[in-house]
Amino acid sequence: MVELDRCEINCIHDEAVQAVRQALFGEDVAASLAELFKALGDPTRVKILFSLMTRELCVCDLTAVIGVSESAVSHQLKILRTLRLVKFRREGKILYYSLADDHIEKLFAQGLEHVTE
Amino acid sequence: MVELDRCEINCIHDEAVQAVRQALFGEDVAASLAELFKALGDPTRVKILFSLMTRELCVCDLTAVIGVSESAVSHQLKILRTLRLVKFRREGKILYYSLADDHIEKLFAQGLEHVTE
DNA sequence: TGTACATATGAACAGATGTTCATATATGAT
DNA sequence: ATCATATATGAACATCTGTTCATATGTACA
Repeated sequence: MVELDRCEINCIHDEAVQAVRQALFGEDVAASLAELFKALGDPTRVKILFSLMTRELCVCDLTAVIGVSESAVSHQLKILRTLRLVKFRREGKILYYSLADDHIEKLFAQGLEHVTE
Repeated sequence: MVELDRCEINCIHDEAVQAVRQALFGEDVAASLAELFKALGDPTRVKILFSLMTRELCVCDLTAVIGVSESAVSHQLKILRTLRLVKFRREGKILYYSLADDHIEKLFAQGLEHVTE
């Protein structure tokens, strides 16, 4: 019962606040969503993911395509892996990365719509 | 003509790299996309946007729903405004915020699919 | 004009983030 | 075993980010 302690009487629309509060997903879901979007919120990772939309690539290829150090790519790949945004298969010494599922492509498509309008 | 200066001969898949490089969108688009996703990549902003999916709300309502200071909400709203993710209308002293367009709902839907699977 | 209220904004500060550098691990070849 | 290569990882560091606190702006009303 943590009620309003600001804007005591005037500004708050009680019913609205109650309704929205109930509809609002939990703290954990909000955190997960934010974590996902945050992972997409970096130019290097955007480029990695977009590159992988074309085809699977090894770390070395990604380095060449994107133009950052191999270490930086590797660090970012770890983040993307942790969030199940990319997966990889091993072939000898080489690791081939690819998108984990097709959500990312849809997210990018939506994002591009917003950005390029 | 900045060619490969690492993994000289062995690892790079030249054709792949060339192809992906051509397909890759420009630096500016990558930056814009990252900026958009970064804006969605914070719990407070996620909650603000999700709240506004239900209905338009004033700053004071948002403060009550989300449970952070009015100043914090206001700062975050500025970021969302700058990226044209939310808009507002004034009614006397009160500002009613709402989602700028329906891209955000689609992005959230996609994001939730990934998170809750 | 002055007061009250809703919201915005700037500065400051703690904590998070991305890169670099050095080093470690894993695989294949000699 | 030793070595070279492809990738991963930890530490360090500079930069960025979100909140708080204090203050400013804008609107309504007396």
